[in-house]
Amino acid sequence: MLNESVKAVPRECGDCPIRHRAVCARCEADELEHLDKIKYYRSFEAGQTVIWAGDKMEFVGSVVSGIATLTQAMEDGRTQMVGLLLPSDFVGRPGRETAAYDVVATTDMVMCCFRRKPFEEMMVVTPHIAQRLLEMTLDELDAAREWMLVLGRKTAREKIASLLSIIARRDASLTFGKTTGPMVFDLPLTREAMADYLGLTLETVSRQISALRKDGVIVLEGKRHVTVPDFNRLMEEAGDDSDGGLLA
Amino acid sequence: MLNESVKAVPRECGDCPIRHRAVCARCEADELEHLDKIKYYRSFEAGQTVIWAGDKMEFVGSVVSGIATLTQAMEDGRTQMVGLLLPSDFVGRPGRETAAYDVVATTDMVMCCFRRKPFEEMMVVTPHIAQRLLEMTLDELDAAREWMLVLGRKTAREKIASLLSIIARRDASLTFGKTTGPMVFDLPLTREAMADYLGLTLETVSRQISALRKDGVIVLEGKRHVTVPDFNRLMEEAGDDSDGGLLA
DNA sequence: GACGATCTTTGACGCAGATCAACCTTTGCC
DNA sequence: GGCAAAGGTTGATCTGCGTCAAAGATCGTC
Repeated sequence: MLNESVKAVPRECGDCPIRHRAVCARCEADELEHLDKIKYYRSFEAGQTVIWAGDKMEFVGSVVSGIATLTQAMEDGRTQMVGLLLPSDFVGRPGRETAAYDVVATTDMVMCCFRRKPFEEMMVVTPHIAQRLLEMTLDELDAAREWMLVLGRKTAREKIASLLSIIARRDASLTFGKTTGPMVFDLPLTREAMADYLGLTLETVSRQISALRKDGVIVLEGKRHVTVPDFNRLMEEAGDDSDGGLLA
Repeated sequence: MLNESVKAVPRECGDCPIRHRAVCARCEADELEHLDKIKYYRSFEAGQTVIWAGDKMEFVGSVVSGIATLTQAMEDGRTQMVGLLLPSDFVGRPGRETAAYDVVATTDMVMCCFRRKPFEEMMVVTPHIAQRLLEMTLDELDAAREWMLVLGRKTAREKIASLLSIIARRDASLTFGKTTGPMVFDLPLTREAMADYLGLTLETVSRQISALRKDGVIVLEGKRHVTVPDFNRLMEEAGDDSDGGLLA
């Protein structure tokens, strides 16, 4: 079962699950055809490192399925996750030679890759790609700034609640519609990875999850399967106002 | 002296101090001429709020001189600075109706503003602007991620050292050349604003600055004027490797 | 079915940084 | 010159989270 995920790779952009959300979202048929010529798929197993910080970037690309993390490290070993890459998210920076962060697949993952040079050349003559990439980058910047508030000012309990609400919300946007009733999802991260995301230790993560469970904010089956009976309650615990979000 | 800064507003793009680093950096003469028609200058006094989060964004623009901050707030009053805007930095997000963050001038400041709609229209037909904005946004994203490491994993002392090294480095890039000898600059932020940037309290900021002074890492004249006798030492205190930086 | 590896939980303890409080310095205003 | 406001420093105390440690749960392998 090692290569379970490797077999089910899409071949046609038409079938692609991220066709309308990835960097290619705005492309016309002819542009897509051009992209199709320089693209190739790569599969990664859970735990596998996609790119090491400082390595030469031979390609950029989109996450098609699965989840990856962007992590920054200090020399003494402390690490901070700085991005969580979900299906349709873009990996790599056009114009940059070397990777700035470690990219690690936390689940089995499939990427749609483009060799960097041809992609950069295509970007110059294809405004639809550059426009979409700008839009995605601005969204990522907003997410990063939201996360700075979490890291800088929230308590451990609020941090956990914030992460859960983000995962829940995103999961809901994939399993789309269905805003009613309890939300149910699986945590795609280990306690350690959550700690890494939140600037905490894994022990604190574990304790706070236990506390939220004890207080009925979440229901756990096993260690990863989460049910949120009342999403507004979770939002309150996260320190976010339950009425309207920050962004449109 | 209230309006000291208001008088010295540039009028011509040719004289503009940020001409080659702002969002207009790549524009040709004719594009610049077009931009010139929709631009206007605004001055702000130190302490003045430029935009409130949630307000309608009538304009976008570039910081010409002075410094502004981007701040995010929770309902209970906790705040986190999420951006420090220096000359040439861009304010606002094309395509977004309302401001996501508070923007406050921390020094007297001049902005080169464009009404949002005409600017957005111009962006569509002027790849040079969109390209430059993408580049700038990617840089900001990198800076935000760097800051996530600071917020999530560094100690109070390391946080202060990190902020000082960032300010010192930036100041050096303006007072350009001159990599030798001690670095000298003025802190553009109050202790409170530094605390806000670093996810600390102002008391902790004050104590750590005192400690760095006592240990000879920095020399203070008054409360704002800083001399860094040995920049590598400061980098070590920041937890960054003194040899090469992370980014090219 | 015993064993090791990986992930997780829980407890005991200590410390970095928050909180609360007092006081100093500088600046502008009457 | 006196006074208030804003910014800054320093001390005493408290506490949330990190650190260290032990042990439980799950899973794959021999």
